[in-house]
Amino acid sequence: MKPFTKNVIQIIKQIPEGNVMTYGQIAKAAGSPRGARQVARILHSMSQKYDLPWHRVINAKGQIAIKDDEGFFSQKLMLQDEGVDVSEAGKVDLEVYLYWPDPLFDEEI
DNA sequence: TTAGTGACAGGCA
DNA sequence: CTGCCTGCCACTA
Repeated sequence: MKPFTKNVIQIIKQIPEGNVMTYGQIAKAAGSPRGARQVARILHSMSQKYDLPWHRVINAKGQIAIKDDEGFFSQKLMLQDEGVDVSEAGKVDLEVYLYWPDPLFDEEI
């Protein structure tokens, strides 16, 4: 397994309940700043085998980026079940629920 | 090998 | 805030 894939899996498993992360964030943290799409691919293919909280991963616009209606609804439902406020269109307030693993970010605000 | 595709991101209208 | 366009990179036909 590639180190990037391994890192992505590790990072996603660290997202606390009630929080979310964006694909770009994860890609950057995993060592590939331009690999957002690969993160999405990994989620799609590995989530079922590695028991990953894939529903806590959304796009940079704060919206559920799933095209399949069934998957879209599932993600929305699971997030709401964790206490995350999700709008009708599947939009999440990143200012409130975004999980930032780097502590330096807080000091720069 | 080239072309098309996608659970993305960032810039711009 | 939303929609469209371009850049990205791995995978598939």
